[in-house]
Amino acid sequence: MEYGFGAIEKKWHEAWKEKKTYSVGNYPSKPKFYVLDMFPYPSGAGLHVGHPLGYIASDIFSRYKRLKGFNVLHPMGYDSFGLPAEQYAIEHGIAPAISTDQNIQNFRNQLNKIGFCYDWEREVRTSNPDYYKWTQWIFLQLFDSWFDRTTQSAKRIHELDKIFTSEGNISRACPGDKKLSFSSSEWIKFDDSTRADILMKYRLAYCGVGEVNWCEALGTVLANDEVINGVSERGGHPVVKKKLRQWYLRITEYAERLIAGLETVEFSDSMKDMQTNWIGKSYGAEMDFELVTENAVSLEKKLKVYTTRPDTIFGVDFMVIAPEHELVSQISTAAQLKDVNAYIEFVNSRSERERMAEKKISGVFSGSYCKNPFNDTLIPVWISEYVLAGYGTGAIMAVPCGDERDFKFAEHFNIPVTNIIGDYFNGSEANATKDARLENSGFLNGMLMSDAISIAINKLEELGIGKRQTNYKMRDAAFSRQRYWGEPFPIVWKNEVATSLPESMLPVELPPMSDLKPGPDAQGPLANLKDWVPFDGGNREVNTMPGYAGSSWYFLRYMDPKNENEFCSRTASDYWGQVDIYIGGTEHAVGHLLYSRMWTKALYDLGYIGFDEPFKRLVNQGKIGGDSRLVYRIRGTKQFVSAGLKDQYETDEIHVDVSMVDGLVLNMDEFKKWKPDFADSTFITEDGEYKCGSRLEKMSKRYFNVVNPDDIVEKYGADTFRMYEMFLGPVEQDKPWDTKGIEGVHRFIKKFWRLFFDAEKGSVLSKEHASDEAWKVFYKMVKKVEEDTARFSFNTAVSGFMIGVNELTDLNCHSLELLEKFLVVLSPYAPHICEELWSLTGHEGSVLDASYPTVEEKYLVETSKEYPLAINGKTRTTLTIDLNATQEEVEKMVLQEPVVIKWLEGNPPKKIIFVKNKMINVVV
RNA sequence: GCGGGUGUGGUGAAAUUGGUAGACACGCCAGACUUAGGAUCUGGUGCCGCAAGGUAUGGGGGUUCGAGUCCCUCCACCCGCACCA
Repeated sequence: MEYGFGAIEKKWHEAWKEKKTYSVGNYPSKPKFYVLDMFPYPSGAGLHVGHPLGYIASDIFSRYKRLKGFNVLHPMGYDSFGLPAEQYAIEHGIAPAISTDQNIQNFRNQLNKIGFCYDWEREVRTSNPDYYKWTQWIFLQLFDSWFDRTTQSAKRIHELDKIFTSEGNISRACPGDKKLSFSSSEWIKFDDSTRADILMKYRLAYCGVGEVNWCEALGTVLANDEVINGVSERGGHPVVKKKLRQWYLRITEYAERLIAGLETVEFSDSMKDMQTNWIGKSYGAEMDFELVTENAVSLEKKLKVYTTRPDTIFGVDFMVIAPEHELVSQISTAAQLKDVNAYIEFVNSRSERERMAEKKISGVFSGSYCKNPFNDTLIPVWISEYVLAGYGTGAIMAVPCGDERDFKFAEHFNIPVTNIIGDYFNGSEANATKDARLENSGFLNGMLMSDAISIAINKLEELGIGKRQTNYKMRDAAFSRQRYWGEPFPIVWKNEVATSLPESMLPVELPPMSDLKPGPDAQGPLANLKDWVPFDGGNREVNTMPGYAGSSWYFLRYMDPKNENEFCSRTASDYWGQVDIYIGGTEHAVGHLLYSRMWTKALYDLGYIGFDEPFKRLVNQGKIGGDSRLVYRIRGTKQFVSAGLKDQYETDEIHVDVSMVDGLVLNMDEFKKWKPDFADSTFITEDGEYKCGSRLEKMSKRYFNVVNPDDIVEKYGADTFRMYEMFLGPVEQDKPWDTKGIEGVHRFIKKFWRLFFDAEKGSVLSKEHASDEAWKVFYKMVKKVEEDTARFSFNTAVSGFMIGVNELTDLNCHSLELLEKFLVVLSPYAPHICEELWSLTGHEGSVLDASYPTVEEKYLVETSKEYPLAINGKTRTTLTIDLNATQEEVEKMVLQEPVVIKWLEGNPPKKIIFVKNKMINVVV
């Protein structure tokens, strides 16, 4: 009986489907375990061998956990809304719903060939109305909520109404408008639309005005990465900033909890750092400076700055405000006005990209001054784009001796620099130290800077001119897109007031459209639907939600995917709880992962779920790179020269499809057939072979180095493919794909098969007990494999299996008793062959329902060990010694060793170090 | 610039707590069986050396009986962020 993987795998795919082997019930008495893959966007290109890496790892882990007695949830679905489908529709006239369905079908076929244990009955698709009904519903819960800073949690908006009625917003600073302040009597007198406007400034999902990249020529809004150097990526048309009504999520209110929550989850350090940096918390002070004329006459205005270094207050040599700052027009003096206006015009002419790309020092003096409250020095106020309007107060106090940018600015405009840090400042470079003792610093003189920070803030607060302030870099990201292929908002505008639709009207289905051209005034395509937009006495919101809407909560839907009454029942989410292991790439570090964490926290605050972090542990799989093949054409000819000889000619390199190359050897006939251009190619070979050059790069169609898993599965079978992907190296690590290496894993699988069946003799299984030696080999293997699987070290587990099979083969072990246990242990890695052998050895049901063998330690007990014997730390020989041997016995044996005698050269050893179970070292 | 990570044979890699560096594979070399081999099996394979031996985990230094592993320092590459006051 030969190992015919093709038939075996097909047979089991059907059997698993038919018997619902992977169907997962919600409430058995077993402990739960939730293993989740980041669901894919179903792109038209399909899968390459890099994609399934994480899926295979999670599949192995899921199967392992199931064998260990857990009820394992391991679902898969599709993040099926998104721009590519819409773009495809515009270019090819195929509706996004249709192309998306086709792509999903293709993905599903590819995934199924690899033999994953997904419970497909729980599949979700974010573009399916049954699903996005609940995306819309959760959006409405966020719309109906505000963030109570005193309790750090989301609350219902009607509670805010109650608070305003009784005390105004005195104790509830407005996150959307810091200056907003009203009393209870004012609140009561406000008309409905004013109240609605104010509440909007508190909502967790809110509508505001934001800038988008508007491209007149394309008639559409572009994403940031579609704009390059101020022009559109496609076509190179000019792009301008345009103010548009946009929806936002108030994620900034959750900044503190998003940071704190990181302490409770197992993410990699780099992942935690990326999120922490993105949130960008900083501690400092806000302080007010009085604005004055050059003659120190008060302008009766204050300039508010934010600084993390209030200890440097005596080193302030100038102020800088952002060009967008509201004071710009008020404090520019007549003499400076012309220069200021010219500068503002210059700034406005540049896109954000240009601004960031070329960091030229630019700025203009406003003509006004600030008074240093501690020594009455006059400080000139400058305007410069190196200060950002959106961060802090949009104004800074510049301390050139301690800040590099301030120093360069001072240097550029010849502003004198005050040194407050003595020798720490060398006059040609700023020094941001906190270790210096302050000089020229009034009441702070002689203090260590790090101590002075807090003392300075206390003084500011005491004088009432400043206060302690924490800031965050993170912004509320736009939650609306001027696009078609996304979730419609369940919002109707009535008299300029956003009104939510009742739950009974959900889902707001995306109306079918054949022509996806943008609507008027930079609106999305939905604005063109004259009979859809007017609704219930108002107009529907025509924006759609962004990609991260549906992906922010999908892990909850898998728990209860068919529920028509709730997004997920509380019983289901209480049972399944957090995702125990989440596997995916790092590219979602600050997008998807932050938003899904925020949604989870909001749903928790509102009482819909019982946990406030979605993912207990996150594993980031590495990328698999492509190994490209290159041929060298002699310039101006149709002759190609083999890699080893190419230096003798002037050549151009050309990428060739890796499928035409075996190792490095090109199949010249196939190459000629590849493209008409190459039909009459000739070759300069090395010993009759044309050798290609190689290069590691991204796996991409462009380089012809894409390897399709379907082809590998076809040639070697899914079990070999799964194990080879794991064997390649640690899951977290980036690594190149090399199809050649797969042979070793394939040989292993065939060798495993031969423990059971011989091609000619048929079954070679024996009913006899396995020898102690065989059991020892087996349990040693189980121990290693289990430990490795548990710590996600799949590559070493695979090598453990190889050693096991090699050694059992050497021992000529064909004991059924032992081998059926082996099947169970191997089945997470190679489910098809194990299922087949499980059935061929007379078992009913799936090998997945067997129980994982327990290691029988009695077979592993050793009585002696082969110790490395080192002289001066260098291993010279080995010595087999009884494990109970004492130091004296060992020393005696060691001194009789010829090698030791030789090295001692007749002298006594200085020392003999014997570490039980480890090694022996003789110091001479 | 800041933060994180990685450097080990021709290649992918292993070494979980400081204890035989290179397990397990690929490739390569030699051989067996075979009409054939992209099947299977056996042996060899870090580098230098006929050997004894020497030498070797990016470079340099340190701690230790002993360092790929710990400490200091320098270098290279990869990823993320980047005027965040």
